[in-house]
Amino acid sequence: MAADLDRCDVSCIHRDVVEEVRRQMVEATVAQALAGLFKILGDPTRVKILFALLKRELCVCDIAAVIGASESAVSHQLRLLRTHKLVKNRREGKVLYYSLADDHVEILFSQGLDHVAHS
Amino acid sequence: MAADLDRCDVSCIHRDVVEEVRRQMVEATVAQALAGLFKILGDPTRVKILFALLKRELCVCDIAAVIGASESAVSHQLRLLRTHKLVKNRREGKVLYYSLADDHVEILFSQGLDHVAHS
DNA sequence: TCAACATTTGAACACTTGTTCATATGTTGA
DNA sequence: TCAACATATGAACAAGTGTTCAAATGTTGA
Repeated sequence: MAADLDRCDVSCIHRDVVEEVRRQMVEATVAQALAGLFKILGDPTRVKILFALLKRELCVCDIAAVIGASESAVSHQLRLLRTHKLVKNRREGKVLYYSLADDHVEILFSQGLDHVAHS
Repeated sequence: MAADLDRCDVSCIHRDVVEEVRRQMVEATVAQALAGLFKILGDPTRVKILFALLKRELCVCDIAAVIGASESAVSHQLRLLRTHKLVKNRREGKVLYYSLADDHVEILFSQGLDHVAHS
């Protein structure tokens, strides 16, 4: 057992600590998924879109007008947001109304704002 | 007043709604800052680092060993995390021990995990 | 069926980002 | 003072990202 730790003989450090923390570490796929979510939230255009949708349901054209971006750009970003289950849409005639998919965004934003305010 | 809304005459949409939401919109700089924070959290390596530090204080070398990355790569990322006040460090001889700067990361991660779990 | 409209899609481009490698700090014990 | 070590830094490169422009859907009222 524990035969796969042959490396790292030379340099530093606290073998036992590394072992312990490594055991408690989250799976790589989970870290990947979490980073994937934050990456989506890590763009000003998308943040503005979500902020707008935090206030109320909006169609693509309105979103574009509110945040000052082209409708194409907004549409591209909405697809990403939809893929990551951050927004959902509903059709009414030719118009697609977008809204937040759940309340995670609100909590994430409030925490995030709290952080940037105190830094 | 309201003289800067000359554009967008042609296309769609709900002028009043756009006006209303635009008034409630967050400043562009705030959206930028928030996106900046999430961008930092939007990388698997940095997520792993923060996950490790969630467990306990660690030195650069240990972090590298735990997450399986080079010490240089970890150092580069730690600088980013430090710049954004997500981690802090303390020196003990040659060794620099890093830890989380506050508890925002924990809450953000738990909300983020909750989202990816239900999507 | 058709024209008008809201939205989507694809390709292309400039731009950003994370890693690697080599080198530079800064600290320690001798 | 020096060598050994932990970490930081800079340049450079491949890979990823967001926007734009042009064209394609899909829906409606006439």
